[in-house]
Amino acid sequence: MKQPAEAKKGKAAPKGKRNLNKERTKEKILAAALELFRENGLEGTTTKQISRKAGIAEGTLFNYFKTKEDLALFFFQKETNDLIRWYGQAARLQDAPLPEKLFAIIHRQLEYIAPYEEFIGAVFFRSLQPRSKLSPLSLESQELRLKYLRFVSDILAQAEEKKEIPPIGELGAYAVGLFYMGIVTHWLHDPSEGKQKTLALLDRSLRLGTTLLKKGGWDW
Amino acid sequence: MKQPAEAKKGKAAPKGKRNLNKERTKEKILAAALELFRENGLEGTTTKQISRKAGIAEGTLFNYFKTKEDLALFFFQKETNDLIRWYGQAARLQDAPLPEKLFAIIHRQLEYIAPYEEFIGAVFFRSLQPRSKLSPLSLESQELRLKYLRFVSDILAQAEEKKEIPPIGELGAYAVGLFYMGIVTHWLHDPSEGKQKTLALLDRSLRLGTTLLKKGGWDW
DNA sequence: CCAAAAATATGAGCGCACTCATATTTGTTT
DNA sequence: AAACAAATATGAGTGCGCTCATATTTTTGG
Repeated sequence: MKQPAEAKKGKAAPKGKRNLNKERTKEKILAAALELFRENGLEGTTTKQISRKAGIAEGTLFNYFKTKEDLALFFFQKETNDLIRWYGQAARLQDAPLPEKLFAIIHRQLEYIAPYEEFIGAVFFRSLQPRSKLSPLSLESQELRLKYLRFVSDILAQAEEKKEIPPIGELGAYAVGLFYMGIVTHWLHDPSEGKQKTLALLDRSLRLGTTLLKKGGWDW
Repeated sequence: MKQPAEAKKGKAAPKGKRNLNKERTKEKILAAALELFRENGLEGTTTKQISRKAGIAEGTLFNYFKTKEDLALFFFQKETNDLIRWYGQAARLQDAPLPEKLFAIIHRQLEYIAPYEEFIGAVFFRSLQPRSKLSPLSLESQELRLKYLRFVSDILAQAEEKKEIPPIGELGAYAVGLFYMGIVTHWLHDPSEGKQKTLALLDRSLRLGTTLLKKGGWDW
């Protein structure tokens, strides 16, 4: 299983190969974990199960993810990246009014997490919460939060430019983030068919919020 | 250490005594736990330490609190009860304008949790998050949330009556709850002397929110 | 091609939260 | 006070997440 050194002084090739293998192992672990999380939730899944399903030793798992929680956090990093990429490609959204834009974004987030409802219930808040500086997760989760906030900030800034809303600065993105947390909470409890009630609430609150901001005027 | 049956057919007395002991043990555990939480945070405190400090066997602890997290949740139940009692007695607040009222309430909450900053950072979000129906904690945490929401609802209803704000219904309390979470997050990260920045943000946001609601008018 | 070195994989072992069969204490009835 | 029942306390045991000394594989340099 050794790989012959094809390139005498090659650096790119071996490195590329190694990184690829490493990436593939990480993907395998992540895939195994998410499938188990979806079936049995976070607490119902053991690291032994995950490593078994991924075909590695239990200890190896912790070479790739510092903790089981860290593994869970990865789900949200993936989700955020996918969301941003998706938005960048959704051309029709770029000119939509702000409430519609935010509705589409949050709606997509809900669809994305839908298959993992139980898992989400267990870790969503934990993944977003601030952590003590000592926690090994603080860096990753903070970066994730910042990335999301920047994404929302840009959208709000665009709306400000178009005079859809008065300038609200950084607080705006922060508020949207909080709002999203509230929506997810409602969504988790929503027993209605297809989570209709949450979608209705989402639509209504976004329109209301925008209206209030507009009526509030530009003179605070 | 037996207690003589003073009342022949008495029910109240023995029951009272028993409950008292039980209560006292529970208090002892809670006191020990909070002291250790304050010193070492949640993760840094073991159930062995807690039971040792409380003078009981380790297994006994779990007769009183289903999980270590449940023990942490108790802190917030106590905090909420204390807050409501305090507000009931703070006569001068009853006639204050809404933003001042909310400022005083949230400010008191922050003061209350201040000595436990690290502990709070670890469990605040977890304790308030919705839980799957399977979780043994779902009932307690839901009750706590409802109690807090009712408390805030009453205050908002009063402000509506006084025409300080337009009628916003149940969403209002929900929004305040979310807002509080945001403030605590900011507070946890706030390095400023005496957390001044958070207090300034608190004041500003409350005034802003009230203003927006007023300007938004009564006609949605 | 062959060491030496660096990267990665391994699983026995550790401390933890939590369980449970049993022992002890407390309460009730006669 | 004795006999029984109910409540409470106990700590050895269990399975978990995670660590770490060691083994294996891969990469590098001559």
